[in-house]
Amino acid sequence: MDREQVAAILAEIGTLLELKGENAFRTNAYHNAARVIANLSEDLAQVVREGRLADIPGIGSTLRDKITTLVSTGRLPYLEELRAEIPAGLVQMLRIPGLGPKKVKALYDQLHIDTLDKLQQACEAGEVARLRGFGAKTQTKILEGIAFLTQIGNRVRLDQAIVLAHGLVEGLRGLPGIKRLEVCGSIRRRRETVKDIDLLVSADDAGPIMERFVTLPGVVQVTGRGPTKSSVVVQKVFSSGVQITMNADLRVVSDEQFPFALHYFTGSKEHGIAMRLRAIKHGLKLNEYELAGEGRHIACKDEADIFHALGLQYIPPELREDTGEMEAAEKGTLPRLIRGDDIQGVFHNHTVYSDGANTIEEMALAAQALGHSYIGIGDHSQSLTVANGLTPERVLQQHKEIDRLNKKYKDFRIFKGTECDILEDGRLDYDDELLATFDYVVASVHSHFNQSREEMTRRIIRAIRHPRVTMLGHATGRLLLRRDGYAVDLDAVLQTAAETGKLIEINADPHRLDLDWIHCRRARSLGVQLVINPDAHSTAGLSNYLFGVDVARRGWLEKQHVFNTRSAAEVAKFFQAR
DNA sequence: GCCGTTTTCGGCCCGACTGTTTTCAGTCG
Repeated sequence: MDREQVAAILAEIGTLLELKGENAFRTNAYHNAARVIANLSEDLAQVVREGRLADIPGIGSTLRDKITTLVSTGRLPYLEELRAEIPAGLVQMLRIPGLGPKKVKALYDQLHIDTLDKLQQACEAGEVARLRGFGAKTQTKILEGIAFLTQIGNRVRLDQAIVLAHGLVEGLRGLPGIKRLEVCGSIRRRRETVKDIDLLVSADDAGPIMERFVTLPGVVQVTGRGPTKSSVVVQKVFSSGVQITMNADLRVVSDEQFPFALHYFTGSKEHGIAMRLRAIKHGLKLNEYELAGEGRHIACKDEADIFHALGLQYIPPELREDTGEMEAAEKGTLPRLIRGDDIQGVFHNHTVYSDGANTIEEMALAAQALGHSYIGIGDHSQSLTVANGLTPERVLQQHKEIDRLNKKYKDFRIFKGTECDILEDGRLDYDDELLATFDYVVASVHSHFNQSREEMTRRIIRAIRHPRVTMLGHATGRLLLRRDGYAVDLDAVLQTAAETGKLIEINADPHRLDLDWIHCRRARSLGVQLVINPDAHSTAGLSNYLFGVDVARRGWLEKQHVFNTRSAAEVAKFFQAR
């Protein structure tokens, strides 16, 4: 049983215990442990083997034993007892906005409600409103919540959330009285998926800003309205026809409070808790309005001042997950994170030769417009017929065109690449002779996703070990919120990459973002070089490389950890040496 | 359930908003 599975089970235990009415600190210990395990940047099985579990902060002797049982046997009797005791429908009911463990337990204990269907019937019959602590409004909100459940409260891809957030920002910007305006929350931390939109404004008078906010275009429901905080539901239909529905919160504070509120609402929650604990150790109190102690009030003009006042380096939002950033900031050893303008060019891009929308020349010109000094073309290989993969003859034709364009554009370099399929058994889709004609080879899995973990791992490692392979494309094949990655021992893949000096791609397509940030940190610690590729299928898609930079930053990567921060000459030299 | 240069017991981050109350519990982030 791997890291994610163990984390999911610990979180499930925490939730089941909440529904039992357990002590909140005990349930929180499980949720905290789930997070710690999910964010572990080393191999869980190895930590268990070496008896180091209890060294991890948040894991004590009880959780050590339970995790050890899970990892070694794949089962946990304690969980099975809890599942037998708590109906699964109660967990579903928790997803309704406004319903927490206490209310769900009350519904179960008093009305024997243990499914969403029964809950809906009881609301419609007016039984829920008669319970102590409930009322007519709560009953109505529950019915609305059930109706909205399929659309609201689900996570949304970062690129889509950004569009909705910017719509709200544009609607507010320019209102008189707004001093500072910022998108906070997981969008600011650049998580790959986002649950809701958090906006923060500083102004002397919140009234008119709140009024505008709840009537902005796209707002379909107002779910909260107070003097400093309002909540709405926003909806947008994308040109693809996809309709996205999200919650959005706006907080309005004074300009003096803005830095504290910005830090607070950027989160993560766990990072915020760690910061408040640190403030307490300094004899201070930190909340969303101030950093203060007895008789003193520490003025901060921006977030950096807050960190410095607590003896810390400035921690960029992407690192605020309580996964070691506090300790590093105290020691002054935070990474100098890679930036978007460090990227000099990208590989793994498609053209009209396979399934792209633009020509090689159009892609090259678009890359130049982004300030890049080179581009790599990596169209699909022959067996991927659905994507118009290139036959050997068409490869040679494409190479001639690239040679011609390289003569035409003197200060820009086009590299000849391929996104070559990794076949079922780990062989490559072109013979060695043809592979030798490319400057570089991206090897990717596009078929037989259902292989066993062992087969898939063996298959990918065999491909990485092929001398002509330069980098591994989209390491797990996941599609965010749609398809899990295939089963593969990523740690073994990363170790092979480290051993053979091969590159691992951070696929910057916002549908994929694969490798994820946790494995980026793992790759970094193993000394593996990463490469950020947009997997562009059009000129517009090229700029997606910035989403990959976000992942790299969340993965603590610096410029030197990412291959395509190198110049065209350095890249050419690397390719020739392989 | 975790944790400890005050503690092996008794703490454990903090505030806004809602709905139900008549002073507050529950939920949320």
